[in-house]
Amino acid sequence: MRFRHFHTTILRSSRINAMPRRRNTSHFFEPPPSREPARPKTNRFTDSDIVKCNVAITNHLSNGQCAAALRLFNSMPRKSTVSYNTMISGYLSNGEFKLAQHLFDEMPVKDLVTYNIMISGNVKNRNLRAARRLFDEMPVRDVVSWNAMLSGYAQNGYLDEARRVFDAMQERNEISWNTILAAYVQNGKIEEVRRLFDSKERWALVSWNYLMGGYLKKKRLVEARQVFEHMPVRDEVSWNTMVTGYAQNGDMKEARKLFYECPSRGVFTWTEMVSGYIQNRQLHEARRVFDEMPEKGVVSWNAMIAGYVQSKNRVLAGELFEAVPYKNISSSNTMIIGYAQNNVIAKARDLFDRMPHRDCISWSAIIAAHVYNGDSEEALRIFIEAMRDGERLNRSAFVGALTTCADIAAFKLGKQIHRRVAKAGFDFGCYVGNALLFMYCRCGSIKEAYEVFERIEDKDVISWNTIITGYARHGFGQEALQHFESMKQASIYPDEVTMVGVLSACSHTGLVDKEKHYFYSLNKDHGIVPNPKHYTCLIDLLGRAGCLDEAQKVMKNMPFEADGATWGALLGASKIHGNTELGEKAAEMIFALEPWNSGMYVLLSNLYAALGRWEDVNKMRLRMMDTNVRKTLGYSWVEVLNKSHMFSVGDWTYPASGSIHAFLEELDLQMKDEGYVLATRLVLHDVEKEKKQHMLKYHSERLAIVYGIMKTPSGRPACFYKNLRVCEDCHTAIKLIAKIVGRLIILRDSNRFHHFEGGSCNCGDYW
DNA sequence: GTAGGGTTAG
Repeated sequence: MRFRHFHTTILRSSRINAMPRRRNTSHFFEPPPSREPARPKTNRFTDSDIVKCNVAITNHLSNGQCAAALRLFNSMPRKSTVSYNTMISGYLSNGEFKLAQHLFDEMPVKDLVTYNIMISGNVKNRNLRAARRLFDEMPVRDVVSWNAMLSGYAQNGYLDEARRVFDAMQERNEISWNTILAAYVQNGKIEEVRRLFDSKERWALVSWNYLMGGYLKKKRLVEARQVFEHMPVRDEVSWNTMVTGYAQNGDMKEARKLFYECPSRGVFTWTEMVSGYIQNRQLHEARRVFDEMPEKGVVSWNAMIAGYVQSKNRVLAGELFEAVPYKNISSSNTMIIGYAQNNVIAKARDLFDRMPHRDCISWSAIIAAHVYNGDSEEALRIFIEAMRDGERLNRSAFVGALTTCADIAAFKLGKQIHRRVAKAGFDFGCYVGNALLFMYCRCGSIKEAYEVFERIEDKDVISWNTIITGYARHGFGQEALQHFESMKQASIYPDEVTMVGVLSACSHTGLVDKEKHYFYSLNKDHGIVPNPKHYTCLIDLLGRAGCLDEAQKVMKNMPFEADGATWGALLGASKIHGNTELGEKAAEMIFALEPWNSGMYVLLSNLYAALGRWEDVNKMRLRMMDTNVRKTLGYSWVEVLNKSHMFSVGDWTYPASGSIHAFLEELDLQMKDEGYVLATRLVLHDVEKEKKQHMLKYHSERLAIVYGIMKTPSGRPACFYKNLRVCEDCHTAIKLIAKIVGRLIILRDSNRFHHFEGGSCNCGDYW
């Protein structure tokens, strides 16, 4: 109210314009709304009026109302440097970097604070070079400038550069010391923190908290406790950090003791106790503390809900969710994850759709929910829509989308997401990096996988495992083993998964002795007890090498029952060496153990086909039809089907008998049954099913989509595509289908399919 | 009552 009154005073007054009024020439600036009259010149716009305006501008900016702030700013007949500084700083905190930069460039007189604001703005934008340029060009620097630069280097991991800045500072205050301490703590250099700490007498409370936190980060509880005991004063952060430290390291007893000693238990500390019990899987205790809490914040509610969600207790989670007096985005997000984990995707979706506001976690949660439920198409559809609508997406959303691409081998889409990821600056960490790596490995692009691997700055055991397994899978045994050696040199300890990759690399390269050595020293060298997968690798190796007897002996002596994969290794070996008897035995075992395992039908029919036993191939086909296997994966079905009719498919050639029509009839049946068949080289699509049209957008270069196969009036088979623009890659795939069906007529610009347009393929650039 | 630099965890 006061402000409005003051505003009218400006409007009424006229004259004085000590500082030349800035004309609103830039396209960055919004024009003032027309209902406000042009501002007359004022005669009494005092310094105190400027301050009042500045305060009002600050208020607007802190409410995120940049336009209102700018209107007021432009209406000021006279502005001080502080007015500019306020505007710039407000723009920066609202993420309007360009506008801030523009105002900075236009500013008539820049002072020390102006530069400091811009330096910190650039630092927050991770533009260290620009920050440094400003720092170097500013005429005078104070301790704030130095601190801003210091924190820039420190927070972005340039520890050495940060230290150089710190050493060069003539004047240091508490913040300078704390910034450098924080840098060392965050990078786990606790010894350096200790050295710095010992170099000075008196320390601020915050610094003590840093030191303690540093020890806790390294799980050095005893030293952390010593720091805690020696602290001259403690605040809530100190207490809470120590309590959390115990809780996170599983010592709830000590956490609880300290918690009740704590002089003032704030909501934060209470919540930490709740999450502590949850992390240690003591849900009842957590609930007890939760019920005891004098006042509960929304975070406490969410923590408790998350606890029930984690323990898959959907009912209690749901009850609590309904009871929350004040829900926020995070409450709903937690529940979405809960529903997803309990396979009630519809509820998750319903909640998501009803949310008034969504944040990046909501998006990643709903994407993950669909991924988790195996609905890759929907997951990707949501991701792409969010992307197109300019939603802010976090790393998890990208990881979810990339994982889905890996699942369905959507290479091109994966590549596009990679570009987006790089643009968002997410591609260096191992979290997103591993997902990219996995996607490229799964899509068979080992070269790109390696490039991604090289770029990951903090490679963890998963990064190494993925690249090693990737190499092994694609027949680069030597490369896999080389990376295994580099991994050990990088002091990353191999785990069970690593060793599966290493063993299978040996099998695929035929390094019999090496693999035996690795297998029998698993425990001695790496402390790993061989699991069924390791045994399967060994059996696979022996089988490939032709030692079928030895392979069977190993299998007999395994400490566990053979599973489908183990028998599968034997079946594969039987196929290579043409041992039908053993192959059939293995296949029977697999059919008994895993009737859904469609790959085994392919292996066995391959075996029969290699021996020219076409009748048996056909039997396989019929057997597959009897079970519901063929519904699980079109790929295997088409493989067996092709063989049973003796066609050429892709790289494989079988004696052609010309039974194209029989093939087509079965294909028709299949399509009626399932709507569509997805195969590595072949995708058939039922036109009726509109919702499956999304597939159109996601197929990779290895897949082609055809909207159905029909018989033309002349009785010849034809493929047609509707609304589908086709690139070279897809065309190649379609030609492949032509090979299968014998003859292909593509009805393009016919009356019925007049939607077809030339141009780029739908599988290409999608956004 | 106007602008700039540093803590816990999520």
